Amino acid sequence: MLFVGVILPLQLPKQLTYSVPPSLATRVEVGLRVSVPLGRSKTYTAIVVEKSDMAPTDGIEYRDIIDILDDAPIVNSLQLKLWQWLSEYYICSPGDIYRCAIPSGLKPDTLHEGYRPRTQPWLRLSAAVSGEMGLQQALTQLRRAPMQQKLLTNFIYMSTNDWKTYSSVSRQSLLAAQPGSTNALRALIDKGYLVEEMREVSRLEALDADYEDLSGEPSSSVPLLSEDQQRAYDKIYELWQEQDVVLLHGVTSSGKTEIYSRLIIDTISQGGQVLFLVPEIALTTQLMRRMRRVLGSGLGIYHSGFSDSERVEIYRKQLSAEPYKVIMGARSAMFLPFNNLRLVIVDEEHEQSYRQDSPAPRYHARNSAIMLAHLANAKTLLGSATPAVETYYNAQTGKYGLVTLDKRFGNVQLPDIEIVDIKDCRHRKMYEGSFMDPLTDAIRSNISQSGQTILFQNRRGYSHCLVCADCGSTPRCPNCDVSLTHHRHHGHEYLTCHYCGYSIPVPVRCPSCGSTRLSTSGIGTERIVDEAAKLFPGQRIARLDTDTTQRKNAHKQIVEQFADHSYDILVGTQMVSKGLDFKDVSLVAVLNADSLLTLPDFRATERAYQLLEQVSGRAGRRETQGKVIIQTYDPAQPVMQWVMRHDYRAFYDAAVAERSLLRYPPFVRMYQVVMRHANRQLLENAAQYARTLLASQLGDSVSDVIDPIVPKIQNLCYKNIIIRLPLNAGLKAVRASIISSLTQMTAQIQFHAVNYYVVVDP
DNA sequence: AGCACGCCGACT
DNA sequence: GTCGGCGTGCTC
Repeated sequence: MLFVGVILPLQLPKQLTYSVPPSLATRVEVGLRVSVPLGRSKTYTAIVVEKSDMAPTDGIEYRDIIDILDDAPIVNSLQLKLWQWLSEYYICSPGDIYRCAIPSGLKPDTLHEGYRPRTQPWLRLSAAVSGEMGLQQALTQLRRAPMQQKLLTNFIYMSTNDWKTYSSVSRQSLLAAQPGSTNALRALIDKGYLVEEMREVSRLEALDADYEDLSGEPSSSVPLLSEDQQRAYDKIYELWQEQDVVLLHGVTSSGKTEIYSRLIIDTISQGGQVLFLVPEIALTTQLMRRMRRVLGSGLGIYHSGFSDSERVEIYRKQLSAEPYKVIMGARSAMFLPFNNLRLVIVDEEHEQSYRQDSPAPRYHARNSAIMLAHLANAKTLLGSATPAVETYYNAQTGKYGLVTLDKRFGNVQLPDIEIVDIKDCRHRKMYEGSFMDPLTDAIRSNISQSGQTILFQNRRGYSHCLVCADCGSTPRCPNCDVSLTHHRHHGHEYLTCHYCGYSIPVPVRCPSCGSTRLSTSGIGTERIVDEAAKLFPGQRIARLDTDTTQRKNAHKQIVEQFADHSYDILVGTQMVSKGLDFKDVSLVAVLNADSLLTLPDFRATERAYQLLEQVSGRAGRRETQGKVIIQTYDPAQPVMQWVMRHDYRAFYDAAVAERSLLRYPPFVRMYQVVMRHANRQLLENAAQYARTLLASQLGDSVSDVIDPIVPKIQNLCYKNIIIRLPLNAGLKAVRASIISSLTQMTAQIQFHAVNYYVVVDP
């Protein structure tokens, strides 16, 4: 009897074993999908990860697999190795990885149907008229129906190929060739000249068309490199001799893309495949079009904006005899199958969006991609203008190679950065709302030169919250431990919880003391739009934040409209800082830089520096020198100085000194244990209990029980425990200690219902 | 993830 | 007396 170990798309602690009926035994193979029964009435699509002739000796009555769904494996050994590593390293079940890695269309179950190919009506000549005589006759018969005659002629024209045979033509293309001929077509079908039949069609061509480069520039095969770029390119290969991972630290506009293109072309010309990861694909259409121009149809694009069926087709293409040579995509693209992966590029490697916070698997795509490349024996290139501290540290200590590009391509000038002291301006009454006079003047002068302006405000909504002037209280969410954010939308005002979506109209009286003296506190993007509209009448203002981009394509639309100058001013959150390249933006302003530094997070300074540096990169990327204005209450803050001088090194040195002193990554290995339960006291007790267990095994690496910034979300209370271990601590042992402590906690009857998860490298 | 089993409130 | 609320346990 044959047995298989399979992974199910469920959070099961381990794989399950099934028996294979003799009828299926010859076909079963690791990497194939099988459908298996589970429980009373469910069937799931599972992946075979193990095959054995030996019956397990544990006396369990194993159930048969129901069917085998593939002729060939859909998960290769490279992927399985990566899955294994991921589930061990990130402390999650193999089922979590499987669920995330494989498009759901490939895992049908009792409730969800599998992938369905798209079908479209196609037309062919009926058998009766396919001969030459028959055709002549048909056209003669149609002489009194000129529309039909013309349509049939068109059909013949479109379907004729070299051998005087007639292939099929899609209904869509035939009707496109002769608009308004729907009725004529109906008649031709009814009269039996044409036969309509459904055909399976690929969804990929339509997808590719979205990224076609419409600039009309001729496709240049190999981009020419400047002297500096050439030097960097040569150095990358030199370092790859010794090291698997190289960091390309290149300032904004230094031309990293051209280097990427060259490396990609080199790799595919040797028959290798490339994985090119980018942070948020919605924000990088410009980059994708450039790549498409260079790589043509060899480039596959993969991201969350695609439907599941589209993803299935890309996945299937990767399994076919002609996979894409290059896959460019967001973090999930690293789960696609590759048969000859030689190069992994992670662009903007410092970006937060490479991290998946929830649901499980909670993983970092940059680090996972490095592991993928390692398992495939491929090389990795990380690129950034503002590398993550961890990455740069690895480059400094020799774990990674380092290549620096510090000249801007084509002598694009760095923007002029001005730091504006909010306190001083307010003191001297030189301000209007959130706009200090120097900013207002700069915007006015920019307007007079028809330049575009980007205003960055790191908070959405109208104001942060409502405050009662009498009792000082603030309306809070009943489900979450946060104050409600004040929004103003099309005239009505309401208070919303950004965590659970709870929403109420703005109260007239303070809910706690009944006072009518309610004021607002803290400023969001909506209010900035209002203020800007008053200060700069006649200017067209757009807003880019999570509220305005919820609709599909809304983001793309706003960005494109701003790019073609349908707006003069763009107000937005983080979103405006990423990957956009607007040629007419000559002024970028950060309305309140201090809000970036207030988070109690060891990465706050790093994020603030990266964000300000990236924001500055948005200004004047072409001929003219751009201007950046940063408003702050504290101009003396080191971050402001680093940004002003574009001094990454000074930032890095300070960050490393601080992290070394306070024991943060890259000097320790960090784990965050998150525990949650509805009852705060019970949770507190459970967390204390777990902490004691953890500390007994891991000593003073274990923090106290910590309240997170938002201690309650959707009626669940949260507690954290942070573990910071020396880098040489054995991974396996640490993992085992954490799991055993938490299992032991859950084994206590009163803590049984306490839910937990572990975030590795938070 | 389901879908069972199991122990306490408002109904015939 | 039960019907059913959803809390928690197991699924090869």
